[in-house]
Amino acid sequence: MPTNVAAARLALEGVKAACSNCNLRELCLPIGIEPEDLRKIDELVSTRRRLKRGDYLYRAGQGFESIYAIRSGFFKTDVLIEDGRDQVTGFQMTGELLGLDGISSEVHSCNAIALEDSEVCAIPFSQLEGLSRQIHTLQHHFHKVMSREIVRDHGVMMLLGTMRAEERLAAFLLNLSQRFKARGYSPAEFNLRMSRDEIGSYLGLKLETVSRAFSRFQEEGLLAVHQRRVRILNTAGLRKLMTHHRGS
Amino acid sequence: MPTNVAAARLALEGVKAACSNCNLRELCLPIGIEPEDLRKIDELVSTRRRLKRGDYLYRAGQGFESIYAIRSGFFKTDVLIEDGRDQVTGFQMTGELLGLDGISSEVHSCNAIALEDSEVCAIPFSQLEGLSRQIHTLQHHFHKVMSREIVRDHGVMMLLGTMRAEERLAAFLLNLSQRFKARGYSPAEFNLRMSRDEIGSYLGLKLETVSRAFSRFQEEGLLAVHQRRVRILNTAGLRKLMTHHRGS
DNA sequence: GCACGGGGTTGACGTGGATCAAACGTGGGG
DNA sequence: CCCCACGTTTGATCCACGTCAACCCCGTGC
Repeated sequence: MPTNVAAARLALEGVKAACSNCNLRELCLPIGIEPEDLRKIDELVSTRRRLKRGDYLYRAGQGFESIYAIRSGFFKTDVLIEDGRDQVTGFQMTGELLGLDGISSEVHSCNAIALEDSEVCAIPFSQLEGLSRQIHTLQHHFHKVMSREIVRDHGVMMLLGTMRAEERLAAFLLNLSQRFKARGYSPAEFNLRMSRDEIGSYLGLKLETVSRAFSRFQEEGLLAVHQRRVRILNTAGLRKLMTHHRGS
Repeated sequence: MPTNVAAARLALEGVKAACSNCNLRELCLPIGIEPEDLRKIDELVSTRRRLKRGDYLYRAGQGFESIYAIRSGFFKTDVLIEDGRDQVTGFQMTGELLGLDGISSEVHSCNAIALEDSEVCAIPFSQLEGLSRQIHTLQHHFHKVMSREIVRDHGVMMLLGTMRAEERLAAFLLNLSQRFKARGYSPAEFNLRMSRDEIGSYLGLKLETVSRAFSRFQEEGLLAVHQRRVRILNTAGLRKLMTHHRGS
């Protein structure tokens, strides 16, 4: 892209986000919205925010007033308890929403941290509620998004409660793969934005165990790993690992 | 209660649920609702359903059209995967909502099973969406309830991902205790509606491990257990167990 | 070039909880 | 009343993963 065009776009950012010509529309907005309604939504999503790798989008304990749609980049959310233990509760990528945890008590209950340079659209929540009273499809879409988060969490609970280490990692990689695919990237080759330690925290494992599982998958020809670069060689094999392993 | 009165009430049930004089109002509805709005809500929650112990309220795969408010009784929700493994994702008691998982895909993603004879109010979801477009406080309350479910799930993920067996059981018992207390029952003495096996499934443990943890708590004077009857003797001790145990 | 540091890998060993197995209430039915 | 079935307790053993520690790889700065 020529630099003058990039500069022109940069000047606009922070002023106008323009859902109407955002290429993520299908991911974070309902399809089939009337042009007129889309204009209203444009007004709703008025501010963007850029974050560098390592920046906090919000912290546990901070007051809640907006949810965020990820325009580009990669995030993790984590919760921590007094004694220092923490748990990564999710990884979020382009087109996904962050901040839903804050609605219940007007205060964020987890930290959201950028794992690479990222850009988000801030959506003031009270305005979202207002608009979703007018636009049925927006309301319903939002309810679906919240519900999907609940279902996703149940999947993670299943993973943490019943799966063994290699199954967990396989499930994790297949999930990532499928999400990359949905965004038009290769489902077979991608690089991880998170460390072994962060994967371990998410999966309820220690980083050494994660590392060993990676090595084992590589030995068995299921995938090729080099640092954070992953190339899936045998999707079916990974999938079989997930279900076929134990009787109990 | 005289039997003729009971019979009269029975006749009404299934026809009219009447939130306006339901003693759970503060739990499942926002406070401070206008009388006029309350009347509309009464119309919304028009059908009740009685379930016996062991009955399914809904099953994974069934079409979704209502959420349910528990009027009395006790439920569990669980998900299961092909190979036979399953995981209890939650226990729900009076005043709590069931069915939020179904919104995302119009199909229930888990089973909801009564652990004792129970009674629920069915709330047709499309009507709830319609009414929450009219009543701001109802809309906001509903969003809070969904968000609270997400936060709760994150807590369970934390539990499954980082806690050891005794911490998990302590956290579980303290959570139950606090919920009984919120409903006006004794926080110190109650009986469990679920088996050791179901507790284990929820906590990611085997029933033997749950049983041993109970025995250990009893040895240490933290509680008295007899079958499903639990009496908490040392709340502070249980709470300390939860955080103070490990460094990692 | 070399030293440094942080993430990642690998090995040896320890342990918490799973597994297997047996015995023990307790409550319901004949 | 006894018997049976099922949930629970308890013990003995096993094993997957955690822990501890050494080493490696690769990028960065001097």
